[in-house]
Amino acid sequence: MPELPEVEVVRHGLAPAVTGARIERVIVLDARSLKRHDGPAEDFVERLAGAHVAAAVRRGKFLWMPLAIGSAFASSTPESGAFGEPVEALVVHLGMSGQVLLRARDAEVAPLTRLVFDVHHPEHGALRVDFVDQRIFGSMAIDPLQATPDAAAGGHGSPLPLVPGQVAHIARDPLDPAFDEARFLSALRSRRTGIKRALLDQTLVSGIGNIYADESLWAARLHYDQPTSSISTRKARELLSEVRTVLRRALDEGGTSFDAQYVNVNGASGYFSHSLRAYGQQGMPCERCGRLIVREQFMNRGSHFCPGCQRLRAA
DNA sequence: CGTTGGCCCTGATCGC
DNA sequence: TGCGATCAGGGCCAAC
Repeated sequence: MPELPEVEVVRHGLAPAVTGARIERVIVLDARSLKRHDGPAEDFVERLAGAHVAAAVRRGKFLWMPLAIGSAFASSTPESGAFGEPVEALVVHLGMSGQVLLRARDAEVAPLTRLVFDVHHPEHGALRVDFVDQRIFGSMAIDPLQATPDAAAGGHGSPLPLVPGQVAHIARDPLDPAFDEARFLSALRSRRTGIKRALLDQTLVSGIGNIYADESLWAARLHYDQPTSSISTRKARELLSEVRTVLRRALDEGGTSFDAQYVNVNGASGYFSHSLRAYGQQGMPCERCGRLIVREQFMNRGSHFCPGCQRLRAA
């Protein structure tokens, strides 16, 4: 369930703790959390040991840490110039229940922890990064970096025009300065599917999951199954604007600091439920028209909407 | 090639 | 008290 805002909170909290840090040791408690990794757990562990993290970058719901190369000198940091351009990255996807927790080195390992990273930061000292994931839909991998087709930054958190191969097919998210709005609107129109399915298609626009899809559609007064081809460009622009508003509001409410991330036991979890107007609100009156919010099964997930102001319109 | 349905995965919760 | 059923859904891939 972590979507763009939750993943960004993780990235933002993680970045100051891991940028410039050296990975001293990796412990794989459950190899199923490496299902994205092309190789055995031993390969994952050996390639990370001694590596330096150059940044924490995010595109949509994907997070990655480019690995600096050329650590010939112990005093070198990725900023010192002794490092070359990264060629691979540690890729993270939280899936449904993944959390990345920053801990003290000697802190107790929480239940459901799948991966443990001992890191050493030049300023913050010895730290531990734990990957906790109940449902194991999330996973990590070491993946080669490749150039972005548009030469813009691969994601939020680094100016480098690089993106992991696993993330290359993921569209830029609506908060990315390089998000191509005209291309999105054009692609949306040519789709032959419902609007919610399109919003959830990460190859069209990334970062939106079930919760913020429902919230954005409510804000734009659109039914989840409204055919994309029947939506005017003007209406699609309005929807995109609502998507951005919803994501930004969640970001504002979930924004956290290094210290907060450090002690926050819930890590990436924690939805900003007090601001939800559709998701999980079934049976509650719509804030706009008072009709009761309905929940329907759609795409093997719940869709929450107002039957009064989110009506399916004739194409 | 665009679209769609199915599957993965497990702890918490609920009903009998 | 115990236990089976149910639920949550992002990403990927086979199939159409």
